[in-house]
Amino acid sequence: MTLLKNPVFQQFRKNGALTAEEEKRLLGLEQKPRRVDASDPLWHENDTVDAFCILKQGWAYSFRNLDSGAKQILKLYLPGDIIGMRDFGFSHRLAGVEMIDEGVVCPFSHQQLFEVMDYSATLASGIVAIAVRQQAMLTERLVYVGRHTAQQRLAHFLYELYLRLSRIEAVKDNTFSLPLSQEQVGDALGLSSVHVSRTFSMLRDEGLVLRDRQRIQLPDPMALASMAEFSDAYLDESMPSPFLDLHGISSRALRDAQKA
Amino acid sequence: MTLLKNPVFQQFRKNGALTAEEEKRLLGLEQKPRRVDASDPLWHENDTVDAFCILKQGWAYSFRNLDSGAKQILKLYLPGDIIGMRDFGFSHRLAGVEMIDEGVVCPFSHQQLFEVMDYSATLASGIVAIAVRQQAMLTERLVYVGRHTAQQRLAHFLYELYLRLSRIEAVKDNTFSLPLSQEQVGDALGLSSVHVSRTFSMLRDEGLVLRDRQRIQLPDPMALASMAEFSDAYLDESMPSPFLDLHGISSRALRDAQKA
DNA sequence: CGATCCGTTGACAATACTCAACACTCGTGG
DNA sequence: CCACGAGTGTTGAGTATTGTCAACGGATCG
Repeated sequence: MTLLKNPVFQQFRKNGALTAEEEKRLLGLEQKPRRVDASDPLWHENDTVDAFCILKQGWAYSFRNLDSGAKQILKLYLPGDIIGMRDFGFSHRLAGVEMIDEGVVCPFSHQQLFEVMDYSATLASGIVAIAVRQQAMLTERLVYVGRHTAQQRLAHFLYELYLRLSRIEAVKDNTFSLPLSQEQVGDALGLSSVHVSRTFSMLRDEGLVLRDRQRIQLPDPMALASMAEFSDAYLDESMPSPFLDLHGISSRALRDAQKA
Repeated sequence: MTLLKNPVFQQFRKNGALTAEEEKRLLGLEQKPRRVDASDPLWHENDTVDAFCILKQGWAYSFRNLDSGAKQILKLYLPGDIIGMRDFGFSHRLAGVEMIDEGVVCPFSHQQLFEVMDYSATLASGIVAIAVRQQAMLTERLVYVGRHTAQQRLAHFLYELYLRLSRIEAVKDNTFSLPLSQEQVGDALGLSSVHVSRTFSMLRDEGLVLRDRQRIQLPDPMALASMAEFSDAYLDESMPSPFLDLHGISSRALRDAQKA
């Protein structure tokens, strides 16, 4: 899995919006693959921001620990995601990031990111679009954590994962792998692990979610989406047309050139 | 109130990172002021994304309406904020935006935004930084809506506003104006309006929050922050040093010029 | 085999919601 | 100037949802 396979850049490529050189530059961010074990931290809250990562294999999540001992999981990162863009523009990490299962990450520096974004407005807007979409998922979670029942929260969470995993071909027969413990699911949804267990049982009794260890099967995804009041607008990976042809607007380039 | 007074750009200016021309470009986004009444929508969910706004006067908020009739308020916009950056990179609005009280906004187009961001990497990073900070506040709300009691949620909400308003000189004698109804406060915090009322009473009885109509006074802001487990890292408006001297990195400009 | 982690289930407690009644403010129109 | 109504906030009573604590069973792994 590579950044080029990220649904956003897939869409760029489908529209012929990426040059060969741009694709090469993107791949240049993935030159230092590093193996990481389950539970390995990529960084801690309050660390200095110096690097970002592309997640090649495995799952990761960002989180905040609270004084009370509770934990809130913020984002789930899947293969092809960029990790750490949330901290772009801050001096220190606002959240820690840990691997869930084992995997591979490719760290790259602030400097490298600037260079890629500066090289091409298309790449810059693609990277920003990926970051914006990650934030949109988090925003959506605020909506359902704030306003939905435990059943709807869990249903929404699972259906969102189902869609994200479908897009990277990680769903077969409506079945996918969920490497999170029920306590971790609770930390993402603002529920206790006990209540997550009960809620899974309810969804099973309603025939909406079958689960065997880490295998999750959704016999009727549409029914699940409907009970969660799921609206998929926020997962739309299509970019508005002005973004798909940015080569024209380089007034900065021209101006700087005239100055030089 | 103007975009130049936004804490992020204030910090740029303090560091001499903005040229006269850059300041002029920023002000160019504020050329079409429009008066808006209380409750006026700026746009609705699912509208086509065509414009953004700078909020000159008054308060606004973005929100999502749920099928159940409930509403979740996402962001609160104060004077000097940019509205709509959340939808940057999407074709359609993910949330509606409405004015809270009457005010003045300056709409500007996608095209204008591209031009400003393309003119200068400094301006681009400043605008991105403002958007990232807005998102950080929303993320923080997920943390406390997911994991805190009603008292802590309200305390956190009020203390965050207290800090934001302090920075735009809208707090006097620990007192500020809160033009939101208790139902709206509840819609932001995932609480019913009845419970917001009770929670205000509790905070009053503990001497942490005095309220008279829309006037809010915090007799002991530190005590309030402490009970809310408030950590102000996410409100830090300082930019990491690489952002404060971006004039050096314009390889894209040079390359494009050579090509031309 | 023993230890640990994870999930399940039961009993009970706490937090927050709903419904309802009422008070207060403010603007509008008689 | 008063009456009315809409909107907002307060308080009480009862309910619902979710959390906490605890005990137990099954899986995994050394």
